Amino acid sequence: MSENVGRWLRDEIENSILSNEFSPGERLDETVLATRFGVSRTPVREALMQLDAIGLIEIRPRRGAIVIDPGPHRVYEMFEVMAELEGLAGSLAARRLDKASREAITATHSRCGQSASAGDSDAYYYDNEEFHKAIYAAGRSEFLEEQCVQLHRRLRPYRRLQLRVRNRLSTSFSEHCAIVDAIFAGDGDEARRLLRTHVGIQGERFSDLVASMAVR
Amino acid sequence: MSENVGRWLRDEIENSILSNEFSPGERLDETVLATRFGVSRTPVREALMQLDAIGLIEIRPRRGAIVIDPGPHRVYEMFEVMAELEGLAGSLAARRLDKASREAITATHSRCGQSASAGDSDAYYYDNEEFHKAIYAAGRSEFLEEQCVQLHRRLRPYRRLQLRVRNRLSTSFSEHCAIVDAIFAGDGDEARRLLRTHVGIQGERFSDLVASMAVR
DNA sequence: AAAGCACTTCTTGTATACACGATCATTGAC
DNA sequence: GTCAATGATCGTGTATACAAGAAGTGCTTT
Repeated sequence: MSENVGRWLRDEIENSILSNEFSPGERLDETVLATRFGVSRTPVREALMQLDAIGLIEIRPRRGAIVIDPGPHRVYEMFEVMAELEGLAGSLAARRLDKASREAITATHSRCGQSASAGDSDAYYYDNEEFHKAIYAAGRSEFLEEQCVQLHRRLRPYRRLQLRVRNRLSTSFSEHCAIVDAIFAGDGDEARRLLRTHVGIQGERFSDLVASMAVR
Repeated sequence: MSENVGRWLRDEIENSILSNEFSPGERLDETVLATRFGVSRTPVREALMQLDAIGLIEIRPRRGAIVIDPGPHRVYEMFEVMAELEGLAGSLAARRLDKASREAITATHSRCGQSASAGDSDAYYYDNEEFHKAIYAAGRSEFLEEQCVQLHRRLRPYRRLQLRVRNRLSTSFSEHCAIVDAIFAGDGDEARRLLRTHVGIQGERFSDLVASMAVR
């Protein structure tokens, strides 16, 4: 529970939102949350204000907080920005790669390979996250890394949906291979290009996304 | 003062930080702020929590809030990300340009030209902001636009310092011209490339930045 | 005289109380 | 029977009170 109830609550509620325990559009009642977590309304309010500032919920004056529903189009836009940032991280990684980062990328990449060949989509989902984080870190830009991690977290639920699509697992992994090659070869432009297409949502993948979002 | 004291305070304090009224490293006393703005500590705390979530200040448990000092290196990283996002916005603008956006870009661009030829650095500073915002809007990606506007705001103080550098005004405007040409020609790749170099900080501009930051 | 310990004071963290606004239901009128 | 208006109830917004921890200061001891 750390030292700070407000901070703790923020993470707790954020996770509940990102894991879809609180659905988009759902109203978050301060009193209910307070009793549920066994604290008073004050830290709950502070947590909600922070989530509002981040953009996860919206607090309408005198009308309470609701979980923001991005909608397919906005999620697409978020992936578009994510692709751009990951591209930058990849190009930086290719230029600045050092021994430790290289090993981290290799390790997470091979774990992805194992999960992919095992067809374990849940394991791959986790390993994939670590792989991308390793690339952010290799870029050696703290600010970029933070932005990437934050956006990555917000897109987590949709990424998960995407992995369910047929053949996505092996396709994703072979793209990873090419990305690793480009980074290790020091080819920043190529790494950028590959990551952009890997992360971005083009063509039929957009309709896949819409379809999977409509199911919920 | 709007409807919401907390929201209002957040903007107020944020502006005070961005306009350097509160210096980096300075401690923000809740009670002092409360009496200064004539409210109780509660909305002040809520405003501070939000600023902490955005990353403008840091709240250390039981030790109060301090204004974050990014430091030259981190500011450089922020400009790097900004360049990337603006590049994306430019490429989208080139593809999706419509009549209204075209007129907005033309109008803000010509205003920049007037300020530049008049040598009015303060006016140019403002017009430049409007010009860039017109490009964000022309990209037709709400999420990207929000991200750009937010980062733009955080970088505002440093951008202002940069404009003071000799000849930067005319250089900046001629870069604008090329950017506008590329966007109007529908050349997304060129617009992206030009905006990246326009916004990013390369070579001696980095030492200019460090020097101007050291003065404060 | 300097260093360490204890005490006091100040500030933050959480809870609770109170007021205002919004929503919903009920009743009355058309 | 339906629509509108008014009142009641519930929930948010702000203030204040109280507790706990950190920092600074003063005293004592070596």
